[in-house]
Amino acid sequence: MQIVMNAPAARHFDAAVLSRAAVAQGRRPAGVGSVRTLDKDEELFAEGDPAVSFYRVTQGVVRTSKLLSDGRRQIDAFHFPGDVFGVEAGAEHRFSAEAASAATVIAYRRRDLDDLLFDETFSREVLGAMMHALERAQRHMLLLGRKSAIEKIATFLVDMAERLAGADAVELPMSRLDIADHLGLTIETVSRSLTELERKGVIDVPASRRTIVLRDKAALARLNG
Amino acid sequence: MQIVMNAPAARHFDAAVLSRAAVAQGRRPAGVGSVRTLDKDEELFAEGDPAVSFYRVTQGVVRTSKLLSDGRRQIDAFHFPGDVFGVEAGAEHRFSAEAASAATVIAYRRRDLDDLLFDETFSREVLGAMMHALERAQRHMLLLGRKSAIEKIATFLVDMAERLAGADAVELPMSRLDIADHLGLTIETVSRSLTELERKGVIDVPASRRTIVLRDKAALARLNG
DNA sequence: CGCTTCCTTGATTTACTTCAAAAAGTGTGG
DNA sequence: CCACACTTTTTGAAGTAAATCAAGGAAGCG
Repeated sequence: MQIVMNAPAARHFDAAVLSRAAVAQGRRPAGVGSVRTLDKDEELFAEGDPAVSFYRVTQGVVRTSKLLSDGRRQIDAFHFPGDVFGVEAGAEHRFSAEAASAATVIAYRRRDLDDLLFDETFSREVLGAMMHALERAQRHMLLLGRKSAIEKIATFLVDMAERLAGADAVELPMSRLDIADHLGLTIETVSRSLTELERKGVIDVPASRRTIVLRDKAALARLNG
Repeated sequence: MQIVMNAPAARHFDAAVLSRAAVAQGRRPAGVGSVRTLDKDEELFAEGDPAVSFYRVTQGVVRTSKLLSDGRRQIDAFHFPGDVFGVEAGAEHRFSAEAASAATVIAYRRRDLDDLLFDETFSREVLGAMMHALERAQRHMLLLGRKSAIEKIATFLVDMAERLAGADAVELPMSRLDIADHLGLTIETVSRSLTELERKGVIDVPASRRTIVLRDKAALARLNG
């Protein structure tokens, strides 16, 4: 993988490496980066790897997670096109990152914390990404610590609907296992909760089981706890 | 409460408002701030309040938390002397802050995200605090989502021992209810887990019940999951 | 198609909660 | 300093949400 240094002298950017999503949103990356394509479940980096780069998703979904010694997993976030992840204060990545679906990312060479602070070229977007990650983490702690299974699923669906900008149908790009490991549940409970919401008429889960039709968003919002 | 603006022209700092702890640790604040003393359970700010200031603890412990509509609470973090909290990207605080014990904080006037990015006077310490908060939040999600009650308590005790720098006895400054709401448990389960750890000989809980003696740190670490 | 993977459903178990009460600790005023 | 009231913590018994164990069905794929 080739990493292009984002030297101050090279503060233009190469349109070729920009995602359509980023362009569409009027965003620019923190510098010039290298494209990396990932198959489903392919690992981008592991917990403890040296944090050489940070990343922006351009296609597909990337999950970041932590493992317990016996294999229990917590997915702290799913990253969609436009999202920046993998920014670290220290020398190492504190979680692993894998493609939750086939995905493409752009890698940007990381800078030191000192550079981040005093280098004007450091994009507000990266700091924004960090604050956004913190905000989401704090909301997610409330979910993990205090919500019931149904409330977790309802919150998750509303969240996905917002992020995927789907009118009233969400095409979930990740497996039930990924959802379970994100919400602190088992796949069985995820499945049963979805069935229960369907029985109540709040959602509809057609054949493929990957698409969720949000029948009653108000009811879903009420179930958020 | 008086807030002193941290204008670039006033980049000295007033020793009078520095905590002994901060001085002892060779730290300096991000600027000049105003001291605020809090009684136990006194509120510093509520979720949704305009984020006028951010804070540094100088004495005691401050808890930051979020509530669900029916009152269920998740304490996302306890802040000890030296810790900075309440830094926000947006206009509002996203959680409330109260004193978990009698406490003193210094309030610093917040800046806008843009200022944070391009103002050289923005302390690396504040960015450091943010990254630290994110790191802790990510570890805490793993705890909330995937650890058992005993593992949660063991992790919490090891954590407190590190942060309070107590050799092998931790004087817990917060109530069982606070601990429960931090770990996603009930007070009864917290109490039972402590009793269980005591029965196993891993800890000792003398009379006052606020001090925990860590008898077997290795065993505790093993119980972290 | 047939094979594999993913998802759902059912039966049972269990970790944790809830409800209830006792015990211990802390504070206050006489 | 003690008695009384209040708060916090512990302990016990019963209930329950979600996990685990175990098949069965569907969907996707070569």
